[in-house]
Amino acid sequence: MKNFITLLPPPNITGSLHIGHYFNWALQDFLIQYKKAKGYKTEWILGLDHAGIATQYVVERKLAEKGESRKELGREKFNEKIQEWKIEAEELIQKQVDNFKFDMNWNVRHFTMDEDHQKRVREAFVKLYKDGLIEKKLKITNWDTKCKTAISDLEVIEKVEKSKIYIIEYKAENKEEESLYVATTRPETIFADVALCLNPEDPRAKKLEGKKFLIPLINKAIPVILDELCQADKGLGVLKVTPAHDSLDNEIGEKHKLELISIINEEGKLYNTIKELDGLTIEEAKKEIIKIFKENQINYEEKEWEGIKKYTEKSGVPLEMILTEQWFLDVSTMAKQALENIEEVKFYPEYLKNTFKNWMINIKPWCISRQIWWGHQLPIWYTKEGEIICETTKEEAANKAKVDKEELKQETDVLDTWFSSALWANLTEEKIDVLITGKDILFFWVARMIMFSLYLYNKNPFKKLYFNGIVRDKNNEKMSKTKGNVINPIELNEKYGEDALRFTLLKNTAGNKDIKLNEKEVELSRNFITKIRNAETFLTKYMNKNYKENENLDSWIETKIFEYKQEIETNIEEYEFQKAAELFYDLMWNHYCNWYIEGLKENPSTKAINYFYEILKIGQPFLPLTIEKILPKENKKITITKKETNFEKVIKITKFLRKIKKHSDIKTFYIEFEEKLIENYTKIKNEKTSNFAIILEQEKIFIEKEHIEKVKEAIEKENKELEKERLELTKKIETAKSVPNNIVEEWKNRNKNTEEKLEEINQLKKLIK
RNA sequence: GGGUAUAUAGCUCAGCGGUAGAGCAUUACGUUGACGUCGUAAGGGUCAUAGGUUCGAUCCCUAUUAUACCCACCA
Repeated sequence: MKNFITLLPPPNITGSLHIGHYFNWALQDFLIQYKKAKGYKTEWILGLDHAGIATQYVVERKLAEKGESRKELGREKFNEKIQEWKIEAEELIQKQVDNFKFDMNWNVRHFTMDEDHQKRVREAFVKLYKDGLIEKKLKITNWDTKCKTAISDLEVIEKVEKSKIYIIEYKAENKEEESLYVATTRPETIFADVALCLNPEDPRAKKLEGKKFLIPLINKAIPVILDELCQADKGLGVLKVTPAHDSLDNEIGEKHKLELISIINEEGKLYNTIKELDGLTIEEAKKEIIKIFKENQINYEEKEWEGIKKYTEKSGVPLEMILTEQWFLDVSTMAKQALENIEEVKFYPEYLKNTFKNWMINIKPWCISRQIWWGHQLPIWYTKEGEIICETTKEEAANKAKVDKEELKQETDVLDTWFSSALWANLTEEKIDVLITGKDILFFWVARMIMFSLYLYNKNPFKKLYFNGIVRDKNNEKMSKTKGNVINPIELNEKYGEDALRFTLLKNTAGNKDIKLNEKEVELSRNFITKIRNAETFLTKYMNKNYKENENLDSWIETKIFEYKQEIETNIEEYEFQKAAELFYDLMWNHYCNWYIEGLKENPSTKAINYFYEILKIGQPFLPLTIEKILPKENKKITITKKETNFEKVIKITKFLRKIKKHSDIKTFYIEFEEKLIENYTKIKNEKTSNFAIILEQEKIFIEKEHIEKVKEAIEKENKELEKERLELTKKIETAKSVPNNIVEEWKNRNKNTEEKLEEINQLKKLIK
C-alpha cells in the first residue's frame, strides 16, 4: 500500500484557532480523505508550536494584570506559569479541534518542546556549531524593548508614518569654517555620533574630509568621512553616523573602523548621554532634547516628515537597533544547497519558487538567540574560565571540558522559535508528499526546513509545496480583532451546518489566491447540501417503486458519472480544488438532480440509488460529514462505464420545445421518440393533433398550426445567428492565406454544420408556409 | 527603490493564439411526486489603457495605470 504523508503547520499555543487554520486544515483533510478513499495509507503529522516570544509575551501580560512580573518570579517559576498556560491553551485548542471535525487524531501530536524534539534541536545546534556555522558576536541587532530580546529581520514590520525631521547644526571645530547641517529623525541619538558622512561626489567632500565638527550640547569633535553609502540626494546629503544604533551607519562604521558608542539600553532607555536625558525612553528623550536645544540656543529646525518607521512584529513597539552579544547562524552554505535541490520540489503556485530562490540568493546571517526564558536553551556551556563548550548535554560538556558539571553554566539565551520549527519536517524519516501552508511563512518556516533538512539529514523533505491564500472578509480586508471583521469558523458551521464552510472554501480557492469570503457563498453551499439530502429523501421515500426499463437515461447518467469522475480526479491531483468542486457540484445538481431525477419521475430506475451513491463517493472528500450519513456502510458496488446513449437528443428536443412554450401557449406536441420523458421535461402533452411536422435531430415533431408562427419566431433568431456565423466563417475561409490547414479544416467543418442547420431551418420554413 | 502577482458580465472567478464561459445576482415565466425553496429561460462583456508581433491577440511582447503582497540601508 502506498503512503501519503502531509505535515500540519503547527498552530501556536498562544491562542485560539481562526478561519485561516480552518481553511488550511480543510485543504489537508480534503487530500487525506481523497487519498484514503483511493487506498493509500495516510499519515497526517500533527503538532503544536511553543511560539517563544509570542507565548512569553501573552503570559507576561497576564502576570502584569495581577501585578506580577517575570523578573520577580525568576526563570524557573516563570516557566511553570507558562506550563500552566500551555495546559489551558491546549484545552482551548482541543475544543476547537473537536468542533472542526476533521479526520485527524489530535491525541497523537508533537510539540516543539517535546523531549525528542529538544534533542533534535540540540543535536542540530551542536552540529552546526562544530561545523563553524554558529558564532557569538557583538553586533547591532534588532531589539524588542518590550520583550527585551533580539529579533530577526523577518520579525520586523514597517509602517509609513508622519513624524518630524530635525535639521541640526554641527559647528566646525575651527570656528572660521562654516557649519554643517544634518537632517535626522533621531535627534536623541546625537550622543552616539562618531562621524559625519558625505558622498565622495559631494562638491563639499574634498574640502571637508577629515575636518572635525562638534556634536551639539556636548561639543565633542567628530570627523567628516566620505562614503558612497551616503547618498547626496537624501536629506541634506550629510549623514550623522551612529554605528551602534543604525544598520546603515553600522555598515559605514565597520568600513571606516569607527568606534561604537552605545547609548540605548535593553529597555529602550538612554544612558551614557547627559544627565537630563539618561534614563528616559526614546520618545521622552526626543521631546526633551528639543527643549534642551532651545534652552542652549542650539540651531535647529523642525519639519513635517513622512517616512518608514519600524516596529516589532510581536509586541508592536518601535524597533531599536542596539549593541548586544548574539548568536548568529551563517546560512549561506545551506542556502546554496537548498538552491541546488529546489528544482525537484513542485511549488503551487509556481511563481513562488522564484521568490524562494531570490531570498536564498540574498540571504543574510540569521540571529538565532533570544533573550527570553521560554524556549530551547542553547546547548552552550561556559566554564569558570569562560571557555565555551558546545555539547548536547551538560554531562558531555563536562566530559569534554574535563571539569565537574556543577562548574558549568549554561547559556541563558534560548533559540528563535523558528530554529526548532526548521526541524519540523524531520519528525518523519520519509519524504512528505505535500506541505500545505500560508505564503506568509515561506521564509520563516518552509525555506528553513528545506535548508536544515538538506544540510543535517541530506534529504529534501518535501515533494510538493502548496501555498494557500488568506481568507479575507467580503470587502477583501484582512480579518483582525481590532477591525471586528473576524469570522469564526465554528459559528459559521453552526449557522449553516456541517461541511458548508468547508465546501465554500474549497470551491473558492481560485489558484492559491486570497479568498474573499462572503456569507452568501456559504449559504449557497448550504443549499447544495440540502439539495443532496432532498435527493436522498426522494430516492428512498418518494420515488415510484414501479420500475420500468430505462436504459437510455441510465446509460446517459452512467457516462456522465464516468467522465466527471475522471475529470474531478485529474483536477484534484493537480491541486485544482476549485475546479474539482465545481465539477462535482455540476454533476450532482445539474446532471443528476435536474435531468436524471426529473427523468425518473416518468421512468423510475432500479439503478437510480446506486448512481446516487457513486456520485456521493466522488464527492465524499468535499462533504465528508454529510455524505458519511447518507452513504450506507455497505452498498452494492456497480461498475461505471461509458455507454452508448441518445439522451443528448432528448435534451436538445426538450430545450427546443421549452423555447416554443416560452413564447406561446402550446399545449400539445407529438413525437415518437422518448415521448414520455420529453413530455415530463417540457410539461407539454404528447398527443397528435396536427399534421405539421418539423424535423429536429432527425426526429419528426408535430406541432399544432396555431403555434407554428411562434415556432417561426423561435427559430428566426437562431437563423439570424447562424447566417451571421456562416458569413463570418466563409469570409475567414476565403481570406485565409497563411492559416494552418488543420485550422481551416476545422472552420470548414463548422461551416458545414452551420449550413446543415440552416438547411433544416429552411425546410422548416417551407413547411410552415 | 527593486521584485512578484492580479486586472474578463453587477459580484466571485474560469478560459489563455483561431466561435467570450460558469456560478451567483437581475428580469420573465413556471412550480398537484423530493427541495431550510426549486425549475426553465432571457438580458448583460471594445476581456484595464496604448503600442507592437501575427493571416489572426482576451491570450505573446513592450510601456502605462490601478490593486495586493514580498524584499531593501534611507537620513
